[in-house]
Amino acid sequence: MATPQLTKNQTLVMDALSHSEGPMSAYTILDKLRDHGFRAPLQVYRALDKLLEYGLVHRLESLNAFVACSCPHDHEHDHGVTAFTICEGCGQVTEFHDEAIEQRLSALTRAQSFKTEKTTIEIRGHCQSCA
Amino acid sequence: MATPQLTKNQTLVMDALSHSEGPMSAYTILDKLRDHGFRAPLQVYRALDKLLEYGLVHRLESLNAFVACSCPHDHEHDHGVTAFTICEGCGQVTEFHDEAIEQRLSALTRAQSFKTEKTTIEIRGHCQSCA
DNA sequence: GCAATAATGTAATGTTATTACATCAATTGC
DNA sequence: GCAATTGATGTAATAACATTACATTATTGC
Repeated sequence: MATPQLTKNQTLVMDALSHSEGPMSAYTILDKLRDHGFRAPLQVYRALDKLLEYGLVHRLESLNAFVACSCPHDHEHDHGVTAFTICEGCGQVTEFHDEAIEQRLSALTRAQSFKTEKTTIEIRGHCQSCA
Repeated sequence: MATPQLTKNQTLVMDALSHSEGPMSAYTILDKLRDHGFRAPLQVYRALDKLLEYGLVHRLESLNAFVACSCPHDHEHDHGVTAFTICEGCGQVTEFHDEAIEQRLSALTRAQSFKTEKTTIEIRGHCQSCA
């Protein structure tokens, strides 16, 4: 998916997430953007939907929150499975990719003829500093 | 964790989940148990907390829903990482465990000195019948 | 029995996400 | 140009999921 030019709202949400230390909930984003004219949750959710579609943002299911993708390269191509470690102490989220896990999951789903559309891997715990 | 005798509410929630085809949200469980005297969400959430703690129930983060553990054996010991395939078509959830993935994740987290407390692996897609 | 602990009941509230509907802007086809 | 379509936006209301606070009842250990 080639990323099209972002709209005004999408840019605002993307910037908010990019400049944030950690993940943000949709409502936290909303609050950050009130000064920029945001009034309702839907403005955030609509922007997030697109950003997720473009692969610029990830949703953390276990937090009901969102983070900017940390991949440095462009988002023209799919990165396969994305996994996260999430520190309960400081909230730090680290994104990583692993070919071995990807292949193993692929083999397991193929064995049950399951057609994968989206894979969620989230590891909650404590980072080195917070252990 | 040795599973203690379940209380009345825990038993009701456990039975509701065990007899269900697929995952249920806390509020769906609440509705099912109104006839048995349940009036408020907290009654469900409290029971679920214990059942999760005992390992009798799993929470599906990407659905905000709960399923009975499908492991046949007793729950005296930890089963390590639990993963799920979740069919978007029929709602069927299949639980599985894989030593290889577990070890790979363990190696990756160890490399960043991350102390894992809970691992979520959920694969959304379509099962063979619904593909 | 009595104190301590665990479980329960109830109400209120907080948080996350969606539906419905109206308006506005950009693009396309003619 | 201009109607028609499409995509983005604005706003309100509501639905869905989860927790806090506080009172009461049941169970357990002594």
